Amino acid sequence: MTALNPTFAKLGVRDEIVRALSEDGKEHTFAIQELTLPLALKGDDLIGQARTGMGKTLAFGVPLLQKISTDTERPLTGAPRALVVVPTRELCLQVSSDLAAAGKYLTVGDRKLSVVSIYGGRAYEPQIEALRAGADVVVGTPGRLLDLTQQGHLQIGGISVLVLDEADEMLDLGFLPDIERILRQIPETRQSMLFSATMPDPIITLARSFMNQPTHIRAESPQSSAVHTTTDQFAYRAHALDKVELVSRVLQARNRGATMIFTRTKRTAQKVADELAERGFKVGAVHGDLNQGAREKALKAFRTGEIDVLVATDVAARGIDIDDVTHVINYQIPEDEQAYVHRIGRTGRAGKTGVAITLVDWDELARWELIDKALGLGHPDPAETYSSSPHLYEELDIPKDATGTVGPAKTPKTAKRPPRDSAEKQSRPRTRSRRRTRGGKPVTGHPDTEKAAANGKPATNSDTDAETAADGDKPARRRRRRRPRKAAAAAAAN
DNA sequence: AAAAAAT
Repeated sequence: MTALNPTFAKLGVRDEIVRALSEDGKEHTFAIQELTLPLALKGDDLIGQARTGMGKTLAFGVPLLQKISTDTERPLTGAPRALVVVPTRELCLQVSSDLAAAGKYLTVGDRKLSVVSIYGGRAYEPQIEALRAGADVVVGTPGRLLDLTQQGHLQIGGISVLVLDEADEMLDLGFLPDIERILRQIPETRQSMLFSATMPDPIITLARSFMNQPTHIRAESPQSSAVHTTTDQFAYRAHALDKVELVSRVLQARNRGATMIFTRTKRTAQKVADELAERGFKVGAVHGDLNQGAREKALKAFRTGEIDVLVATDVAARGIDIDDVTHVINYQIPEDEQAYVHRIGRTGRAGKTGVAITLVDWDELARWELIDKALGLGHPDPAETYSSSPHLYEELDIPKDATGTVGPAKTPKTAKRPPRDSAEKQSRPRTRSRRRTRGGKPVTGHPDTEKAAANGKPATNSDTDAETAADGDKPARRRRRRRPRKAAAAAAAN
C-alpha cells in the first residue's frame, strides 16, 4: 500500500531531510504526505485529513521544514518561523521530537535547526533558555505559548507557517479563545495548515473564516470510514462492577501486545490502574490529576515496553503514536464519535492490525447508540457479556485458564482491601449472539476463519522485548487521592 | 458534564 507511493526524494524533498527520514526507515510517502507536499510548498493554506496513524505529522512537518530551510528571501535567524499548536503536553513532546528527527541534518549558519517545545507543567527556565538560544520551529500547547508570549520570551510576530494539529480539537470551545488570541499575534500573511483525522463540517466552516482559500485534502474518499479496516471492533454490554474483572481477563488474550484503556474521568482512570496493578499487571496511568513528571514517566515506560498496559483519560486519545499497541479498551464509552475514532486510532496504525473493545454499561447505552449510528458500526445494542463468558474467551483469543490475576498479586500500600471478586458471584455463563464489525461493516464470516485471518499477521512486540528485560517489572508509581470514607465507597461502586 | 490547557 504505502510501497506504491512515491518516495520523499522523488517528490523533491531536500537531501538532508530525505537522509534523516531514511534512517528512521521512512522512504516512501503516505497518501496524505504525497498530496500535501506540492501544495504546502507552494504556500497554499490547507486542511488535511487522513485516518489515524497514517502520517499526518510528517505531512505538515516535511513541507514545513523544507520551506523554512530553503527560503532564500527569509533565511532563518533563530526567531521562530513556524509554530505548531497541539492540544496536549505529551503530543507536544512527540511532535517536536518527530520534527527534530526529520530536521536533524538541517543547519542554520553553524548551528543545527532548532525545534523547541513549549508546554505547561514544567519549569519555565529551560524553555525560556531554549527560546533565547534560537528557535526556528516552536511546538506548543496554547496556555504556555500565550504565557511566554505575554512575558516577552516568545516572539511570534515573525511566524510564516502556522499548524494546528488535531485541528478540530484546537477549534473546539475549550481551546478556541486561546487559539484566537494566538492568531491575533501572527501575521495575516502566514500560511495556515490544519490537520486531523476528524473534521466536522461546522469546524471546517469556522476554519475557513481565518484561513486563506484553503484546499481541503482528504487522503481517503469522504465516504470511507474514519476507522481502519485493519482494526477489529467489538462492543459488549458490561456491568460497572464487573469491568475490572472483565478487563483483566481480556488482558490475557494470546494476541495481545501493548494495550491502552480509556476512561471518561481522571478518578476512574486512577482507580482502574490501581486495581490492575493489584492484580499483577504491569500498568501505568496518564491523566490530568497526575503531575507532569508522572505523566511523562508513565508514557515513556509504556513506549519502551517496561509496562504494557496504560490507563488514560482522553488526554492520551489523540495523536499519541506507539508502535505495538494491539488492543484499545474503552472502559467507559467516549464522549462522541470523534473521541471514539481517535481513541481506537491508537491501534491499527500504519497498516498494522488492531483490536478495539468497547464496554458499554447500562447507563451508557443511549450515548453508545448515538456513536454507533454516527459511525455506522452496526452494533447499537451489544449483547451482555460477563467476564467468565466462554464465548468472550473464544472471540478475543483468551486462554481457557485465564483468571483475573496474573503473577504474584501486588499489594501496594494504597491497597485497603483485597481485590473484589465479583465475577464468580455475578456471572451466568450464557452466550448470546453478538456482532462484530471490521472497518465499519458487519462481518458475517465464520468466527474461526475470522480469527485465523486476524492472527495470520500476529501483532507482536518482540523487537522491543529485549531492551525492556533489564528493568524488571516495577510498576509506575501512582498515587491515590485521599477521600473521606463515604466518598471512597461511592467511588468504588461507580 | 468531562477533559484538556498557565500558575
